[in-house]
Amino acid sequence: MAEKEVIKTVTIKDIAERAGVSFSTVSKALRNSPLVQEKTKLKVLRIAEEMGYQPNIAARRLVSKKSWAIGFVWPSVERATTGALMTLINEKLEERSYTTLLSINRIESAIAAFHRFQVDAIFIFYNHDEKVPPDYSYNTNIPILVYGVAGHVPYPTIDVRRDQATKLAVEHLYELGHRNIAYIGQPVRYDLLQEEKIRKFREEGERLGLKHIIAPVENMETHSGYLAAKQILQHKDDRPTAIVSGSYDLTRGILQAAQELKLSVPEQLSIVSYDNIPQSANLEVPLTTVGVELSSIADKATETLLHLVDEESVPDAIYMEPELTLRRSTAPPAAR
Amino acid sequence: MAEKEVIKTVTIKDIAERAGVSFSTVSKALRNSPLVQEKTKLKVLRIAEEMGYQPNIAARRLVSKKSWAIGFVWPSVERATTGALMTLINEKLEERSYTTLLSINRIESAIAAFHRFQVDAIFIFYNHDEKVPPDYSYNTNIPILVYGVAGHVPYPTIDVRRDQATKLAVEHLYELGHRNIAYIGQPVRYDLLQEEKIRKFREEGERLGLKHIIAPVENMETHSGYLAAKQILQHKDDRPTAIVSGSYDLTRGILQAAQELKLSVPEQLSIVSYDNIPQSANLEVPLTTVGVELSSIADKATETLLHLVDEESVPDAIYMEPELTLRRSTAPPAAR
DNA sequence: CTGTTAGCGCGTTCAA
DNA sequence: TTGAACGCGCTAACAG
Repeated sequence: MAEKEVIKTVTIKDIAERAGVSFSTVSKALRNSPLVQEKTKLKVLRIAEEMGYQPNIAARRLVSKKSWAIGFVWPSVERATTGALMTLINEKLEERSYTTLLSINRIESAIAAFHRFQVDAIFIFYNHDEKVPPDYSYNTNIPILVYGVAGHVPYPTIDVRRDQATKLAVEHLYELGHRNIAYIGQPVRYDLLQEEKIRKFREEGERLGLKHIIAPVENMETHSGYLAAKQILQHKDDRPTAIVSGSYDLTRGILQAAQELKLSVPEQLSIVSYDNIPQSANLEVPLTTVGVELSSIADKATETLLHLVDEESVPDAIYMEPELTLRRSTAPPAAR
Repeated sequence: MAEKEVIKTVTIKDIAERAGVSFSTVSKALRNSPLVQEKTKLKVLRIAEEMGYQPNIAARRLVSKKSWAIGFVWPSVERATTGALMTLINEKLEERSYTTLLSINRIESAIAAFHRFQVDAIFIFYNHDEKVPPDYSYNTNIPILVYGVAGHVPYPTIDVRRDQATKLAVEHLYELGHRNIAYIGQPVRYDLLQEEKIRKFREEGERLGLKHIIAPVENMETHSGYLAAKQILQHKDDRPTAIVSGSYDLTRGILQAAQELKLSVPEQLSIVSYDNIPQSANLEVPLTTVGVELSSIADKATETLLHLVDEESVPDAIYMEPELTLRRSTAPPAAR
């Protein structure tokens, strides 16, 4: 009989028997209820420890109606910024002893899965490739929080004042003395997030009487930023002295282009990048950015999610105010 | 009646009431038991659909000791290939009525979370950035299947004969007449998967007496492939006539570089790409690839996972044999 | 074929 | 302060 001993999962009943109390007393002791004597509590805890007790989450969830899990719908896995944000929120939720579950499926089916797991709340990184009727509501009663697209979905949202960010960027460059600037971003109609930034760029450019051109990109990948920058910066004569970049990923491409064209940043080319993510500070040329610090977004998102879990009311739309972070990628334009 | 109502979570009891049957009949019907009349089954299914029913996994797990859920540890979220593979496996498991859960956490903590959710099995996309002692074993009794790194972990693995793939690629190019070829990939020591491919490239190059150079990349992103290709292809004189690319992502970058240098593929440059994913066929120039068709890997992985769930024994290491898929990105070298 | 009954492990009444 | 009883939503026996 060299048979491996089958380790039976230990339940509160086993502990109760061993401790000589009823299992409901054990339950209370483990949850640190004030309704048990300190002495018994300690005894129970010690025995539970000894026996290697692990609570059965399924059972706990079944009766308490709480899973201590939060689901994330994250279809656009490729963007550096959402990845970093996701990671931060995940950490913060872990501190509050929540588990994070992820789905890369279409929103609909992701929600169905989370529904089966009875998660306590759902956070959606809105996917702009997925065309959903603006007022579409999903078939679940689990509270939902959406990132971006404030005002376009029937759920609470958390969002950044993107137009304000663009304004900060342009003003900063204007004050440095730049009069010929470019915007590299994605002017695709259905991507509301990008469009807002560009609209403001145009407005500000006109208000301040600047030469302002917009370089479209096909998508938000690094290489697209590279191509757009390459094109803009090629003509030596009338080259913009500064670029506002629509995202961190694009900026990496722009830097690549600058390097290849032997344009030094910031001496010959200033860059203000959207998205204030930690990586921004670690590039060879630390980036001057406009945006909301990612960790404050994460804080706000976490807090709001927990409010939703507790069925407290939250605002329909939470707007975060962006700020300008000066680093080393901007300077006055070189004298001609 | 296209309207779906969502007030509270709907349970089998709700369905039972609405359908005028007992809740155990509903349970059977939903699980497609032969013990219910076809007619009632259909009726129940229809009503469940209408009411937006989702089974409560916690309850199911509590009684049946099975959660019908499988956890995926997927720390390297950014690669196109793993993403596509993930999606395929997910679909196949859904067909078998399993739900998949995803975690992007570090392997350790992902496993802890899955443990608490009592998933039936865990699939790990091994993360090569995460240094783990080769024989490290995780603290769980849930069965684990690992993708890649066969022979390096104390769990069953599923893997591709990567060296064989490289060999196929080189031989194919040799037969077409190429005598000067390059490899673009990631020769980073700790990434066993990449190293294997490169070692074989060197071997084969020598065996066949070819001029063979290796262009290192910093990471597996598209842009890195672009940079490496750009560098290799710049010198007009001694330019390689063919490139073996270490991954689909890199290949996209290589194609961008070729386009920019006005090198037509395959007339002036042949490319064999690792990773046979569906997208390979859809590029402007459909790619000749070496590798195992993703859907067979997915099939094998799914099947093996289900074996593990059923406590059937599985081999320590499953190797998949790669094959050459001829498309349009390779041709004989242009006459000089 | 269908309904009834009995738990799964746990938290929460309500009595004692 | 403790314990007995109930039920969460579901599956699996067992009766009808």
